[in-house]
Amino acid sequence: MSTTKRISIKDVARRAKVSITTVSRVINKLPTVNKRNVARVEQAVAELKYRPNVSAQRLASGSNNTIGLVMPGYPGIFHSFFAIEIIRGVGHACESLKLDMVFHITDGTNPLNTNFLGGILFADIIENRKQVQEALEQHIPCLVINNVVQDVDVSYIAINNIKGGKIAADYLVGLGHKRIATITGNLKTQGGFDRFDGFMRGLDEAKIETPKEYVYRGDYSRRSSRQAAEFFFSMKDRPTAIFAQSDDMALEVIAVAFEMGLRIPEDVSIIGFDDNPQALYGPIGLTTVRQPIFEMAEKGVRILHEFINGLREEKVQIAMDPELVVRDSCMPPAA
Amino acid sequence: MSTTKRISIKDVARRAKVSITTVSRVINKLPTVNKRNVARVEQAVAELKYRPNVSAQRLASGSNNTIGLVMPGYPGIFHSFFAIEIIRGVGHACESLKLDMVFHITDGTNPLNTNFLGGILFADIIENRKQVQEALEQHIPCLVINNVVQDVDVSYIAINNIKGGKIAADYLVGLGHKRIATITGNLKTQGGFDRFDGFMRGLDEAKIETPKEYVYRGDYSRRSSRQAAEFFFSMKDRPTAIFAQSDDMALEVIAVAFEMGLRIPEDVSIIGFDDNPQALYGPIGLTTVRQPIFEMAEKGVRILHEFINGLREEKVQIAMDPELVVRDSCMPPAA
DNA sequence: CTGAAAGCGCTAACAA
DNA sequence: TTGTTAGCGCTTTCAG
Repeated sequence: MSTTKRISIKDVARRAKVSITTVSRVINKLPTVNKRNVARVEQAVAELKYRPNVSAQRLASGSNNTIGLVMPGYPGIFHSFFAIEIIRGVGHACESLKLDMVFHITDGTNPLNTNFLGGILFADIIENRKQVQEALEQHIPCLVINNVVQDVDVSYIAINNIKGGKIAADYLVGLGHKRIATITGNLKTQGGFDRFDGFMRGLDEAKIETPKEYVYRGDYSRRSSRQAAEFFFSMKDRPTAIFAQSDDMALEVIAVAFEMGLRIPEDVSIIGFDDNPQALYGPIGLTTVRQPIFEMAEKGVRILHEFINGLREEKVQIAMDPELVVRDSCMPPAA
Repeated sequence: MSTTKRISIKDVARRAKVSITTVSRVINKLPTVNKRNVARVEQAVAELKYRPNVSAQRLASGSNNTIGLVMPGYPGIFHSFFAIEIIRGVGHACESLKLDMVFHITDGTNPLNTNFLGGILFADIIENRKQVQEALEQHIPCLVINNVVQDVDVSYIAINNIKGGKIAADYLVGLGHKRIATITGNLKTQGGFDRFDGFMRGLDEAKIETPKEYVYRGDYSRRSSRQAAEFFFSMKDRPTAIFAQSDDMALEVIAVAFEMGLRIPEDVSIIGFDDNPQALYGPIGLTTVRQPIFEMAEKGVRILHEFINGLREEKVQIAMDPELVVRDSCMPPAA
């Protein structure tokens, strides 16, 4: 319903005294145009401030170099290191592949308006399996990031969070800790659940018992972490080590520890998860488990790009490994 | 270049045994269709899993209910309360107005590919004035959010940050503080600069002198705030009150204070800016200056929507007022 | 209430 | 190297 008429390819053709085809060629940088005409067209474009109508281009060419990045809209998503790294990674890859990216935050309830996209990257799927299904039914190339998908036949690239959780457990156990607590992330997310699962598996293997009170169900928020920390630190049998399933939560644990007069790592060891650079500037270097989110996102775009251009056919299933980053927030328990 | 052929309106028409016009009518919910046909078409759509091609719709109708939200891509944008509130507000308004939203993060260097948008919302403009100019030249309705724009003839809706800064200064002065320090936000942003400006104005009016060391140039990051706090707290003439120009930074100041054994507000008063709910769950209720970002974003969408639909013509210039929120982090200075 | 037909602005054969 | 022409999938007159 916008009123003003926009400049079209015809106007440019008229002004440059060439056919619209030639204008189209210049716009698409096809080599088969005489230099003089290129110059004339470019000048006309500049004078008229012409921009091609993307809808028409898409309709005519059938092709589409715009990819959608859809993210679950759970509260706090924008506070999460995860989201930022995904966006950075996707953005970076799109830039180098000359893809346009459209960002979509969803709670999974509305159908996605995605048929103007060449491909879709789902960054984690929580409540939105239906949307993936739909996209697949539309024959739009899809790739799920950060999620091992079993029930839908779609390609994915994920982090091995089970291994990540186990790394944390093994490290703490190796240091000699017996009273080990954890603050989980959102257990509805696969990452959160797997981290927890791997962690408990590690403790089990080491025959370490974990009373229920040592497991606090957080949700990645600082708030939940604070509550957990206050709870742990006021127990009679205070844990000697805590695995916070995100660095951000670990930072909050450290803050609470300071507030309550506890020393880190002397009184309690803390290990995080992410390798969030924010943790570099706290009062103490945070030992953590690094997960290659940026790399995963980048790789995801490249694979999707191959799907879109038919350079790759077969489904892809990739799991990337996290790794331990030792800094200063852990030590063996006090005798 | 995607290969598989998608279902088109023709397929639906054939299956429902009606004309494509009728299918189009059903899709667009025009009332002039016989019930039986509506049912047949809807069934065909469901069976074929048909989705209209948005590009074709746009091309044919000329209309466009997609708006772009463009945000500056400065580092840390996704850690900022500002960004989240903007997205929430815009998202909320889009939902109720049935607009699609496309999210674009930019550093201002690349021209925006925006001609498939019905209108554009610029959330703050930092390095990207050119993009606004361009959009205007394309006759795309535009609205700038969070920025008082003087040099470009465009509508805007902003927060009166000067007043906001002054509110903070006045409050601290009113409490009796003389040694008042501040940690600025990013001074390259108008908000950051104005906050600082208003604050200094408030101190000037009260004839309070502020040595250079009392002004720390931060950038909204926790890191910069930590450095500032450590600096302030180790001065011989430690300030008795600090204005941190975002709640997030204020929280970091409080964390550092605890680490260094200082009490809040007994030893030092802290006032923030934003009214970030995150600040509700710290060790102490944060006194702050609230700015109605969510409301601003929502209102912005509504105005843009009116522009797009020709319901409003004249340029708009709105400044919204911040307000003081008193909680527990400030008190008069120790005698 | 319905359908035929004319585009929307552009790309992609096909000729020239 | 260029232009002509036929659509891409849909909306929108305009008759019926």
